[in-house]
Amino acid sequence: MHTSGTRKPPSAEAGYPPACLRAPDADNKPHAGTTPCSICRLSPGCLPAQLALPDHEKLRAIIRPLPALGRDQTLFEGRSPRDLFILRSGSLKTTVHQENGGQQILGFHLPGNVAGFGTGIEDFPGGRILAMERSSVCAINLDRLLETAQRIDGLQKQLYRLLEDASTLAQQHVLIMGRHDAEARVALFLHDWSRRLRMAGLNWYDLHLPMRRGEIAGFLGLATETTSRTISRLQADGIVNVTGRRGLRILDPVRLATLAEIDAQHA
Amino acid sequence: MHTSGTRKPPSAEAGYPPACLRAPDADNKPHAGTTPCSICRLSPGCLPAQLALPDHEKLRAIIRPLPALGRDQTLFEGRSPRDLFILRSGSLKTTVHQENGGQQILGFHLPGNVAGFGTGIEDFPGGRILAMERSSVCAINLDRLLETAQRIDGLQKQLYRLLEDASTLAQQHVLIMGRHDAEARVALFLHDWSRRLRMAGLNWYDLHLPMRRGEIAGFLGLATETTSRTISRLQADGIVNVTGRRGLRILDPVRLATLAEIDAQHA
DNA sequence: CGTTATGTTGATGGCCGTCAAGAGTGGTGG
DNA sequence: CCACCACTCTTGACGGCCATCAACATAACG
Repeated sequence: MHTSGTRKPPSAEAGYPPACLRAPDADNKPHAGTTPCSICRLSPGCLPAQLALPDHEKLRAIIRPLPALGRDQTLFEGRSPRDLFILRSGSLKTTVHQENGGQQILGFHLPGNVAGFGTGIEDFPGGRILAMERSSVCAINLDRLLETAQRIDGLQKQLYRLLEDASTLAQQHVLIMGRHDAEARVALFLHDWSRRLRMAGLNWYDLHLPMRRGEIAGFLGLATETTSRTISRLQADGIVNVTGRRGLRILDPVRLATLAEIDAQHA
Repeated sequence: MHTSGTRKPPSAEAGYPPACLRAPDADNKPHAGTTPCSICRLSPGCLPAQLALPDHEKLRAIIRPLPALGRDQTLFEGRSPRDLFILRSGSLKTTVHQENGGQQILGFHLPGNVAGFGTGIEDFPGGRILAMERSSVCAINLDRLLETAQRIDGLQKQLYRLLEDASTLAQQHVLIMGRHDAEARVALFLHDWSRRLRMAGLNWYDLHLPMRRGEIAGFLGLATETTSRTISRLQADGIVNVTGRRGLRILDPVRLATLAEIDAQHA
């Protein structure tokens, strides 16, 4: 299923790696309790990055791979979990309930991302983390992780990097919502999602959108219909191509970035 | 990333690098005119919380109190600072430049807050942290802080708490911007600002708003005029009382919370 | 006291939220 | 394999809210 065979990406940037890095196929092999970090494909970008093998063992002692989650299954509910969750495959969303019925989306998570950090929000008790598709997650007890990080030098820095990434994600979210018109928000969201997929080693121009339209809308602070309409217009303009309900192909990344009002002058 | 080479005109743009480079000199002298952690008013909520006195000394070795900043003076410019900034007094704002001229506000900081964490945003090079009023800041070199936190147990946890707070702040921001109508956004902003002032030990009903209306608007994703109009309406309804240009008194916290669409059923 | 930046208020048009209905998709069971 | 159904997505119409432009008022500063 080499989807890159039919069409070449219209990229002007040669630095992008081809789609040789595919999604971790943890779907087929439930690794519950078996797969150690040392053979995890995410390892280079995850906590054990650049750790010696004996240190791998110490990590393994505190990392709990959880059973696979199905769509809309809750990973965590409440505030300030005692665990940090690292997504291994699939995708998650973090939400809070609103008084008016709806739910505000606080963020989407891709493999390699940390969830459960910075969710101690006041006045909003109904926080949740749940899977948007079949996903596998590692849970790490926070206290023990902090202790362990004190004994392993590389782990300390790597942990900091992951936490900073999580914080950056929220700030990116603010930037996206700061766009005033719906077109700029949707364009920036797609642009950012593409970038994050690329970071995770996934296909960056043939986007997999695990969330529903309504969830995108909630993320962007728009109505579902507006989101749908905007995507339709992007398609009519030849900028993207909707491929099924969960797929979207970026045809013109340059115009997409222009609509997203991105400063394009930096590599 | 030694960006300190850029020389700025001496107008009002005295940037962070020149100010920081004089810190080694201050290391020889016992923090001329500045307060060490052991007698800092913020200490209980800051890094040295619950630390023994000898550990205070270790901390003191890596904390650099910076010269006071004036209004609109830049504390840091660029991406991913090598320092973590802890605000001691005054207030800061974190912004990024937009292509279309305006600037998106990423966050406001109050005494005890950490700035400079999670600002490694892609595609937006023009990040800045600057003072909204006369402020004093402690800078801590990140690498040395992480090293030190490995040797002091309480520091590790306290550092984590501060970083999580910073991340929570961004998520609160998302929640505020997620409100659809302007009135709910302004109300939630005021409610949240009041809460944060209270956390910082400041007056929670006689609000000090160090930022301009336009900065509030940028924070909320609204136009300046809409923000002003909305505040005026809140005043006309007897919910708040504008006291001068930088002051606002909350007259009816309950109705304010109602407008903010906050779940009021939890103590 | 004059000047400038900031804040407020008014008028108007366009965008988007809302309600509504239809089209499409995916999953299930026969 | 096919039919069916529930859910999601899309498209249309309309009204209200807010961004924009503009003018004025007021605070801040020397």
